[in-house]
Amino acid sequence: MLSKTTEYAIRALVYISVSNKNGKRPGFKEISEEISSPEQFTAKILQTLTRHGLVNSARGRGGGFFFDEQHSDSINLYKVISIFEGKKYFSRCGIGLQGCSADQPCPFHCEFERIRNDYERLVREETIASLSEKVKLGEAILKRK
Amino acid sequence: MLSKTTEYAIRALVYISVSNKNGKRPGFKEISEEISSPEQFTAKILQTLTRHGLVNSARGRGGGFFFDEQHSDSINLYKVISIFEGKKYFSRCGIGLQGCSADQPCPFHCEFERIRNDYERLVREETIASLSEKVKLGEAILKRK
DNA sequence: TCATTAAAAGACCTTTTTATCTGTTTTAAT
DNA sequence: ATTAAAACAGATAAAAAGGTCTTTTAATGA
Repeated sequence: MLSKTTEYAIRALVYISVSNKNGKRPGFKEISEEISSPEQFTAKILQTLTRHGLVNSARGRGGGFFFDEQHSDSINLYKVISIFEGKKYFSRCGIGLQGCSADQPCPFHCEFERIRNDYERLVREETIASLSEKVKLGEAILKRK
Repeated sequence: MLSKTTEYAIRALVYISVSNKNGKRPGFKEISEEISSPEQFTAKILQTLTRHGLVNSARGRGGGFFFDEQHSDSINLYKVISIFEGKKYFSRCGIGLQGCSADQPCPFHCEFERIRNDYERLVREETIASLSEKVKLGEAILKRK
């Protein structure tokens, strides 16, 4: 399971992407409003994302967050998750055994690895752009009304 | 991902099952030693498990933890996880949208649900007994040497 | 130029999770 | 009865996660 930080990050990026497609650059207040996340905490998460170059920001009037030239289709969820959870997230043991491996497996190793790999494959496929497309088409939402 | 509490709980139960098969009733000190978990914290987790009836304990000299008559094959990981993470663990949205459902899905809903259901199926199949069997056969370990 | 706007940065606070410590009660063997 | 082993309970401490607030910096338009 993901931390709230990562979840907010994904929803925020998707919202930015949708908003950009409508020709706008949302600020953190609008973003947090539209994805139901705490304002200041969201701002902090966005800072981290810009520092890592996943999204751009512009200061001053008319500023806000944005992707340059549909860069959002090259950002998959794997990238976002890695930033906040660390790469080890995708190699962790299912019952917390340190150094669990094919060599010295915990009794849950094989079975869990299959699921974890499925998950990794999925988050590598899904991009901010692919998710935002669904929202734009009205097939999905980012906030419960 | 599971909390450490849940991970320790699973490893502890598996160890108790293995130990029981060898005709013994381990105490919390032995258990925490054999699964590399903090002693007192493990004791507390074991208390919770006995309170929920997943395992039995005997006080006094010669006491310790045990399953009655191979009851351990009726305890699946789903039960253990539910106790510590709550049932909602298996219906949670992949990106934290409150009330995410087929009706009002987040853009990640479908894809994530598949993985989550696979995981649920797996933890319902796997039991303390099935895991401990592997350890007993030497196919798996609970502690890194 | 200057007031306004908005993000960046960092200090700070709160809650939850993880872990430890201390002590009490129960029980069984001797 | 005594003693030792072990469960059980509660308080506390440390660390991590989650969240807020204030100050600084930069861009913009009037």
